[in-house]
Amino acid sequence: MIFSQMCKIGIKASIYIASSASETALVTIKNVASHINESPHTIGKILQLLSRNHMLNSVKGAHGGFYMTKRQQMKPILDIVRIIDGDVEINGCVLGLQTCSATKPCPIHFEYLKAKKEIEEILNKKNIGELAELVKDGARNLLN
Amino acid sequence: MIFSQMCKIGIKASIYIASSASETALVTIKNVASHINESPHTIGKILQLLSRNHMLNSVKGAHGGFYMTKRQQMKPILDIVRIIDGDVEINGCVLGLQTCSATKPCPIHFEYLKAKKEIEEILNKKNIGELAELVKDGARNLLN
DNA sequence: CATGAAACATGATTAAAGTCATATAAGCAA
DNA sequence: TTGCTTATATGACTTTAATCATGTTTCATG
Repeated sequence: MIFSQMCKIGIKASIYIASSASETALVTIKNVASHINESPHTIGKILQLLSRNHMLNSVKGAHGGFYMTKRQQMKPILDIVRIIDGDVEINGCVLGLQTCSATKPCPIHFEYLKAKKEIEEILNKKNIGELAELVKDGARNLLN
Repeated sequence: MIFSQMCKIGIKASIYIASSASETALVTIKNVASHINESPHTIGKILQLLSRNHMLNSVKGAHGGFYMTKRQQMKPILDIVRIIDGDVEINGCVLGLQTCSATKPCPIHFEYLKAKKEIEEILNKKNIGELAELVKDGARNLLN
């Protein structure tokens, strides 16, 4: 519901990186993989995408890896969703109508709009660093 | 977002049937197809599924077709979603964790729970007949 | 400067969702 | 009863998303 598989992995990976890495202590793909229990290949592809979109930083070569700056950690979850699932997924009509709008609404246009705003607000309010802190404290869990 | 393609078509088809058919004036698959602009094949398969789950009724043979009783029209949209997309889709963890729960929550468990309740309430409050009325009045639109 | 560890890039494979096609069964009407 | 219309059932096909595999580039280290 809501997020694609890739997006779920992207969110989990980002939170883990925010919780465990810094500019002076990078984490590798393998490290991420073992901590969120997903395939390294898939994680690699997603982190690449997030890196290209400046959601996080990568360092190549020996002792390379990933990290997020404080500034990046202050970005909301919604940014990850936008990068991986795209804006259409978020702003499109819930019934898939091309022409759905306030003036030509689908049957659940207004009802859904309300719910969507709620979701967006939540995804926009919670930033990655915050959630990472909760994981560090053991108050939240990333592993199955 | 939220609904699968099949589910979107199921919702649109149900609303159309509720708006245009009755026990004495059935509508055919072709009729539904032209009014919601989707493939008859796909619609057939979905209506079959909804019929098996008593969401609506089918009549075979010449002059056959589909209709919904008043009682069926009073069912909420959420029932259609449950039948087509399944309960897991609705109640599963938003990050896909098997063990996610209040005592072992994922990073956005509580935030998402709030949003999900909002959505469920909306999908549960609006029944199909109501929405069909709006379509009949021209206040809502099913076609692209 | 050579080696190994790591991300990067591209493409292949697999799996799942969605769509389409064909054949069957049911029932109305002439 | 016969033929036509319509839903039903099953399976094939297509498309898209997800996962996996291979090779390349980068760079710290000895």
